[in-house]
Amino acid sequence: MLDFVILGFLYDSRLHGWELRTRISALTGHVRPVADGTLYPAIKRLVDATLVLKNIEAGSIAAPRHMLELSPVGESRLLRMLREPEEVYITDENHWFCLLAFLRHLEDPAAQAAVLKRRLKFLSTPASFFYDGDKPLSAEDLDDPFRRGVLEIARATSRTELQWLKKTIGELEDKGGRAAVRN
Amino acid sequence: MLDFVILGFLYDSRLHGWELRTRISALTGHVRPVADGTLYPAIKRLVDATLVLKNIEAGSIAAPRHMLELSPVGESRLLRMLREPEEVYITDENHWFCLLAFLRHLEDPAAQAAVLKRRLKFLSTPASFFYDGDKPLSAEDLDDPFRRGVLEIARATSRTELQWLKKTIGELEDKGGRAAVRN
DNA sequence: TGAGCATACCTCGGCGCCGATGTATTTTCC
DNA sequence: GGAAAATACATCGGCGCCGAGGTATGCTCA
Repeated sequence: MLDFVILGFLYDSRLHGWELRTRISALTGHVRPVADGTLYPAIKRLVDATLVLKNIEAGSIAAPRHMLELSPVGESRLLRMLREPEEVYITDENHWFCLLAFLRHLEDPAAQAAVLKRRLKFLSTPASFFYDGDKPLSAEDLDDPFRRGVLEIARATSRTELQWLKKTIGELEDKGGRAAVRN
Repeated sequence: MLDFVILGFLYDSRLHGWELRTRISALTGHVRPVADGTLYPAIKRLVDATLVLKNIEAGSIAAPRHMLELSPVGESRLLRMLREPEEVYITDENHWFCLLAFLRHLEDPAAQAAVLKRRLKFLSTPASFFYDGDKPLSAEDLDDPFRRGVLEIARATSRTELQWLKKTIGELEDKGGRAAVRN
């Protein structure tokens, strides 16, 4: 996921590692902080893979800064990851939020809508956290107040998100439709 | 997290690895499936650390099953992890839901309430996913519909969970109070 | 009877994450 | 003028995760 987020931020603007660290911390850091020892090797991998270009500039505040920039290869990689995200980006909320944070970089409204539809489909398939054999248990079936909480919270989130998904997919399809008419 | 979940399920009943796998898949599998190559080494580590006891029984359906059982050491480890969970169990929703799934094993309502209060405090400190410099951006500040979605959904979840937390903490404190009066 | 499937367990290599540690520069403040 | 803090980058060892592959058992059904 780190790779994806780095590419996402670099799509917007050239950044040095430290600034990248700040932005990633803002996006995912309250959940799980990013360690230096994770970020710099990740950058190095991306540079070695020529997805990211690096050139050194004099530091304005402290040590010389290594400015990072998305290469054309990196750009197309990012766009592919946005257009055809791996399953975990659809199912895991942390991944999903990162995906949403950069989905605007996909210019085509239809492609954006397609991604939202995958999430919609995932959220629509009934699933519980707890089962009695094969039977999914709902909040009412449980004595445990904490497990009931899990289900209540998950259900509320799911409801909100489904609403948002349907609304936004609608808007995107309107936009796509109008664009098609214009052509 | 896997270690924690294994201990949690074994607190309830003796299980063999396969059954454990089924339950873990139900709890966290729709988000991120558990691979065999992750589960069995994890069990092995726990057995080596004498947190879990293993003894082989004839398989009722297929191959001989390795029945797993929580040792007294494993039990106290689990209870400590519940009573004083690491920060990531408070901040990351996936971890937090796992914690909630087993929080009932902590018998003391005051200790349960203390854990919920940590989550309450975390959710109460304002945080955004996106910043303009130091200023956290709210949904209204954003043009990007997807980023706005992230904030809307996160906010709705947060609201629901805060309500549930307050309600449940109240109930636990009532219970604790009545128990204290009885003594 | 034997092919195929579900059950059940295990190992290994590759790779990524993380904490600890190190280095260097510049700003701040006493 | 010097200590401390913030900025900025990097490496390394340990360890956990994961996919791929392997072994074995027992049930089902043709």
